[in-house]
Amino acid sequence: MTKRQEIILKLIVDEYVKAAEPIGSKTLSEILNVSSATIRNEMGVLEDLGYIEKTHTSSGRIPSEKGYRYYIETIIKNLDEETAGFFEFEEVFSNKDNERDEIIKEAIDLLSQATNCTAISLGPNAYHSKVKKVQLVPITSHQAIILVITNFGYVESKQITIHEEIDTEELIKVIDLLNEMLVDTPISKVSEKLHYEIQHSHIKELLKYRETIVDSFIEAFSKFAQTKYYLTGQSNMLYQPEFNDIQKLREFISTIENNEIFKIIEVDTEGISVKIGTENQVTSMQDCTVISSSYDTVDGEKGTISLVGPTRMDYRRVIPLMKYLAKHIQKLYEEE
Amino acid sequence: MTKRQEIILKLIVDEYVKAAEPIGSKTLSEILNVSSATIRNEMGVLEDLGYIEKTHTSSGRIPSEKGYRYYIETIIKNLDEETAGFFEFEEVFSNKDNERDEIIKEAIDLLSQATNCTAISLGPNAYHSKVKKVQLVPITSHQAIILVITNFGYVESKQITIHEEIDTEELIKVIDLLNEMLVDTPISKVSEKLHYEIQHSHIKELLKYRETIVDSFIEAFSKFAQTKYYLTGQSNMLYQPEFNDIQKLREFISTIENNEIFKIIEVDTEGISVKIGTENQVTSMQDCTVISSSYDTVDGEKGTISLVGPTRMDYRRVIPLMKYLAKHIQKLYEEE
DNA sequence: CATTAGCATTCGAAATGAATGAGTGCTAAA
DNA sequence: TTTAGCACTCATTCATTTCGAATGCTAATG
Repeated sequence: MTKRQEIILKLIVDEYVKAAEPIGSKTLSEILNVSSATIRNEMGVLEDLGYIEKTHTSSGRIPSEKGYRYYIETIIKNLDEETAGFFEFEEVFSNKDNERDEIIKEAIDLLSQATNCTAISLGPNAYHSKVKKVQLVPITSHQAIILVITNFGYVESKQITIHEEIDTEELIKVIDLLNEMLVDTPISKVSEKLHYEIQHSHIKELLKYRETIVDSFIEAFSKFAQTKYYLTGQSNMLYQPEFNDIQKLREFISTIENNEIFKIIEVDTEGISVKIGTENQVTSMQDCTVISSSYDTVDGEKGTISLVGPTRMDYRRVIPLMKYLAKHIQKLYEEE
Repeated sequence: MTKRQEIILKLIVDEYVKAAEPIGSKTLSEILNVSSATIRNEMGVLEDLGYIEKTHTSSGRIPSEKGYRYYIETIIKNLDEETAGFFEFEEVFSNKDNERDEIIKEAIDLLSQATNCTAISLGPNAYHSKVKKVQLVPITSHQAIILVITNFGYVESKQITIHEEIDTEELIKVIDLLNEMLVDTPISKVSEKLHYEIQHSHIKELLKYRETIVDSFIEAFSKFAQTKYYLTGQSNMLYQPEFNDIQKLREFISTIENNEIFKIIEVDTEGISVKIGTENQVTSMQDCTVISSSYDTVDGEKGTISLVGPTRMDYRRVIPLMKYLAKHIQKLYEEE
């Protein structure tokens, strides 16, 4: 590809992102001060190479997936450090009063607003956290609340109903034993350990309503494994012209409501991942680009923020922004 | 309105609900064994009375809002006890293994599926519950988790960061005092009481990091006041023909995403409430009907389930269903 | 040899118009 | 009171046309 062809490709992407309509040779000839015929010749080459395409025989050109990829990986590669102008986001991160999760939420809201895309935050699951404390709080004579708290401050609770009368004395003993047994155990090992230890200790005899309690505990623990997410800005996206097709719109909404979106998001990638169009596997999303950017949390797990939008997306602005956000969220974890 | 006019109105509603298209005189003449001209005359009267309308000069008729209201309040009034045929729902309620909230969720899912509408469950807020226990669990030397548990087993937690080193001895004292102070206090009175008692007791001197802790506690309590909701079936609704208009579809999704839907839902009404079209105030919802059905929980608060769909809705089936569901959810509370 | 002017050509979008048919209101007869 | 009959209205559909923006190609130009 010649230098000029690269410039033309860049212009086609930039203009198409702005206008959402195929770009013709006349438009570019005005910008580049060469005749439209020259542009047409160059466009012909770019099309043969597969970087741009026509929507019909006599239409202007739009970038192909390959074109977008070249644009991202070669043309705007060096502009990455353009982190200027993110001051609305700086404001969010500099507000020290808010809790970490609250800050992330605000940043994601702002992200979706600023890009007119759907934004998603996938928190790290607490799978590798360790048990800090387990507790059982009686509510009525037959009901109690199970509480599990991890070393990172996550809390899960589960209500249990016991058919016999609750014996408070006994309960205290049980909880003391459970704490002794489970504190500092990684969440992922709890179920195993719980079963093993109970078989091999005197708790077995002690514990009248063992079955119920152990099962409920395991259920409470399993809630930690469910990754928490926050999704916002569905409605922003609806106004993008690519969703004028009502069928596409419906499919998109369904995909989100059925949580199929999570099949696409790249978790655990180092840095940033950009999936353009058919590069992602869910068919209803093959006109979309999904950008995921991961950050490390203190416990070795990764969290991810993602952005879903039409392939016609302002990559030049969005990619640095996604990197910027992941970096700052990671900082939030490091500060603690 | 004569008996026959009532029959014709009923048929128009029933047929229109099925077909989603204006009903002409020919259709009805075949059902009623009178000539189409007769039907036309009767339709003329019904239109003058405001019960039905035309979409254009030579179209068939569709029910007006007034027509739907008459249909609901007079024509199908007596069919209310048609609770037969809800056996999928019976199954959900008879599963005794599930927790209450889980059952409600399943019922709501099924409701939205069975009606192709959006269904919402608005749980009772815990405003009138009482504090069962408050607790503070240290996580690191500077961080702790605040826990609040109510007499109905609701749990809220909040992470706090304290700038000084945490003094465990002191913390235990503080928590004992707070428990003494707050146990059995209704959530709604906590904030007031907390401020008052601290002013008038020796805890004031005791508590080094009073500000932080008290503020965080109040924040944790305030979370109880936020009503919990569950919303499902947005995507079901998209396939209703009234949402072929893309503009309406967008407005609908926006309204839901921005939580404006909750402006419409009738909470605290006794029994069932049906708001048809312009009877509700949010403009983007004026082609929709919102049905809300409330139930009493044990602590005197009300919960509500709601159904949002096009005004062309199978009221004959949906209204008894909504009553049935509220009744059975109420039972779940009574059993405890 | 790269560039450009010129021209026939293609195709989508919007406008036009005719045919169709479902439905209506009204009138006069049964 | 009911019904047959008829003129009329209007949405829908489809083919046809027009318009304009773009293209590819060719031949002339610097």
